[in-house]
Amino acid sequence: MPPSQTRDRILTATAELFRRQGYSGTGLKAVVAEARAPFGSLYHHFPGGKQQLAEEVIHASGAYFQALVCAVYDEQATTADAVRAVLTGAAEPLEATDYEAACPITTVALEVASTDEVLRRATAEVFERWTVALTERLGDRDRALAVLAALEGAFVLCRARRTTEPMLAAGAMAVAHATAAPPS
Amino acid sequence: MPPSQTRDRILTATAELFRRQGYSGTGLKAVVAEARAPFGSLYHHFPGGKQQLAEEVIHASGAYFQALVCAVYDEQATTADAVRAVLTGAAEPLEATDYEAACPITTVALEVASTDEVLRRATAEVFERWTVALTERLGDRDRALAVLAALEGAFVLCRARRTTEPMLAAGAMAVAHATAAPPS
DNA sequence: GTCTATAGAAGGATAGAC
DNA sequence: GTCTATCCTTCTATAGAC
Repeated sequence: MPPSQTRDRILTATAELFRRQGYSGTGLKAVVAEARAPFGSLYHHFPGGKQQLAEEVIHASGAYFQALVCAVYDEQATTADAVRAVLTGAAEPLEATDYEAACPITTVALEVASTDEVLRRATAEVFERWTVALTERLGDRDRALAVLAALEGAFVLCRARRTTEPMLAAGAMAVAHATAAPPS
Repeated sequence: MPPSQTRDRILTATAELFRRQGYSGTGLKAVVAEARAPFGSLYHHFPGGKQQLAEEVIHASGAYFQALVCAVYDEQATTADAVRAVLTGAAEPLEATDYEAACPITTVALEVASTDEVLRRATAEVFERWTVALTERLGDRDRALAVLAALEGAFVLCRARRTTEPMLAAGAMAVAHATAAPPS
């Protein structure tokens, strides 16, 4: 079937709203308003309702940000420069967009972790794929998890505090950890 | 005024529900049901409604977890043991409680960061106090921010993935970073 | 397939009896 | 101060006209 423009607009609008308001805070009426789509189209394209819509947004956003981060990473020559580019490089767009330019998955992940098993699995799969991609580059799964945790946690602190300070501090730590001598 | 038992039960119940369902996902009817309080009591004790209730929960939970973490930290002899005890020590209760034993602030912080300035400030103040307490102990603000980011981010990954693996990996990184040679 | 209208439940908040 | 009843809005979801 041909890709529906309406369908894509709904997905994009949902990702945008999830990012700012989270899953529970985003109503389907707000979604269709933002997407400039009639309400019926939502259930035509997503018969599974809000859950199906969220599941697709999680996977699509996960793939999008993975590609973005990998592109930034892979254009650097050294591991230190690459990790620094990803973490420190995230600070600038964050500040420029009033601290909204975070990926929508973290907020949703926390909201659904104990309340919706289908969506919890979707967020877990995205995090796993990110971890695998980072592990390939850093050569060690534990380091990949630690760097990813630093990145996610820094996003939380930056958004709440409205400073890039935590991201820069986390970036320094991540660079040091990613380039330290391999674990015995 | 004497501390009201009803008021305290409402605060406790709200913190519990925020932790599992977040701010938007928690209705006031669910709060009074969980607290076994009549609906009117909520607006008697919290005339500011849901926002005031959330603000008090954020500050109370922030103080509670700060005291908890400081107690765990301060009973260790070395910085390495202390940071390890805080991070790695968080893994056990997490697993034992089906990954619900996280503090309720992170989820709420992300939900309100772009939607409610009053609550955003409340979460920012809590994070700042944690940062100050950690800075006193680690002797460096940037390290404190980095360790805190690692802790918060690991909570996200653990809750979504239902493993303690990210917390253990983040703990190792945090210990190494907290005990490394001081920055030039 | 597009779009409107609405059902039925749950949301936050208030009034007022006791 | 305690508790019930209710208001109005918003939520997800569906029915059905076109």
